[in-house]
Amino acid sequence: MERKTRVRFAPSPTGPLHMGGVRTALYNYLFAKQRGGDFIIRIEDTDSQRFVPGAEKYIIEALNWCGIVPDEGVDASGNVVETASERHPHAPYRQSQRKPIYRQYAEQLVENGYAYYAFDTAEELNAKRAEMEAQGQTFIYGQTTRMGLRNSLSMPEAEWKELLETRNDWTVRFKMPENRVVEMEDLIRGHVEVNTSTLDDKVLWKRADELPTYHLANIVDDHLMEITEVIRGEEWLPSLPLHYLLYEAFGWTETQPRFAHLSLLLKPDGKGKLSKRDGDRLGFPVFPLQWVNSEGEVSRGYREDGYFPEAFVNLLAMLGWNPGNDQELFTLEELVEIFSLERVVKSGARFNADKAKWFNKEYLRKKSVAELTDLYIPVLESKGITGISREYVEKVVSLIQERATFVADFWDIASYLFVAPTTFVEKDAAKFWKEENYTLALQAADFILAFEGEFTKENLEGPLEEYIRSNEWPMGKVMNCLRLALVGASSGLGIADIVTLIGKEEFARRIEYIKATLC
RNA sequence: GCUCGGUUCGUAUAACGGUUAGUACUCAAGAUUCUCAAUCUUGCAAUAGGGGUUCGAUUCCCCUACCGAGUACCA
Repeated sequence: MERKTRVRFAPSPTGPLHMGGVRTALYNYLFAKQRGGDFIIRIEDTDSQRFVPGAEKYIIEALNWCGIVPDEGVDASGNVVETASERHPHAPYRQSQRKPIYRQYAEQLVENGYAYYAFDTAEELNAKRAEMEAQGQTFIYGQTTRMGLRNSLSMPEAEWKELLETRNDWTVRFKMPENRVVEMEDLIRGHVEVNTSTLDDKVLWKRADELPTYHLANIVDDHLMEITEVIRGEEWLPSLPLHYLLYEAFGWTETQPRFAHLSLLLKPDGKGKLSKRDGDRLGFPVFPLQWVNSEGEVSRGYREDGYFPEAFVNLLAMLGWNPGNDQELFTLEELVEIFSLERVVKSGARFNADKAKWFNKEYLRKKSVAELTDLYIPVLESKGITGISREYVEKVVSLIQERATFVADFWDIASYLFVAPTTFVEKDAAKFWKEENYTLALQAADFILAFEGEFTKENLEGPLEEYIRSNEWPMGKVMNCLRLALVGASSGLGIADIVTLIGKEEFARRIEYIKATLC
């Protein structure tokens, strides 16, 4: 039976989505779209303690920005669907709203002997854990200890049945089988096997809030939502045997999804996985969008830092996956075509901020002048530059496009095309603004001012250079004196380009200014 | 500690038993230009260590080291 490909991205709304999370969502999306399948978003909000307001909205907005749009889970306005409909037969997509579903499945497991009721309180278990730890050992609620704890396996039936009625803090735990080797196939890692003796009896359902834990909710929902492949982070690999066993216990092995575990994104230096702190410390975002937490603390985002979503998606795709050839630049559509889980790398990928910038630079170069101008004009306005013709800004953009990494760089690169310099870089002035140079440069300025043809680069450049050359003046020194007057530094565009853009009058003003300031 | 993953230039990765171990980013040098940037060329730089298997191992197996994850009534 060939099933339609259905994958899901199942974030927990406990904070902003990390770039590693976006990558997981992206790989899910690419996998689904390549096979003409569905990409579903499911919100795993079964932990009421850690719920963060706004996180869910953030996650959806972030994915949207990346062009990762779900087929299910979210409606056209970006809200998580709460009631089932023809288009969303599997709704609701928030686990907190699926609460009534889970209990029966937990009870079913108990009835069939795959799970049991446990009455130990969290405090009791924490105390045990601390006690064992003090002896340098680890406490496990499992096959070797369960009979010494308070549960429906160790207690007389009458007793635990009474507790079931009178108390409301019990849990349902999975009864991990003893000494069984679970054989698993991972789409990325291949064959993995684990002996169940090393595994514990995980809590599946909690009476206190009548909510399932991840493991139960995940298996039940993936089954109910007819998920065919689960592509998720490596942190879930140790739970995979439990999940296999749960499918088995429910009798769902026929339609059990295939699993793929993605390696983690590591911090650029040192040890461990990429964290928010690394971004702050090393100066790059770890979140797709800016995030402001409840304390008002701001975490920067790729969007706000000036990254194009296409560049962000591209760089994420290349972090842990490759096409097998030397191509590095891909659109989302191309990625959908060519992506494959077989080419996902097993080892963790260390994020590199330089490479990230390189991607953006490549995308900036591909943008049209018109589009970049649209983005640049607001920047200019924020600098107090208004009343400039769009045509002028477009000319500027076309001259500096390939010199920038971000649109925000445009100002630093070319502010002198909008405002005259008022200071001169000391080092550059000391190097070039010497009397034997600037007397010549001022004569060259006079030549430019006397130039009668139309002011264009083509008209001006040749004659100006010819003039300097015919006088046997040092080209570099003369030009850099002029540049100092026009830019305030000995770096920047060609003299003819600058003069053409700012015009004869402004050129004259800047020459007068530097004469008055430095001569 | 235990369990499960992982380990190729600084970083991302290619090479699915036979290559002078390739590419990109970074860095350096040169070319070019009126400067800077861009561009082009060149260069630096890697198979964690030790055992096997094999005519031959980056590639397969084992051990060690190191890294990561998990070990919650969190996901």
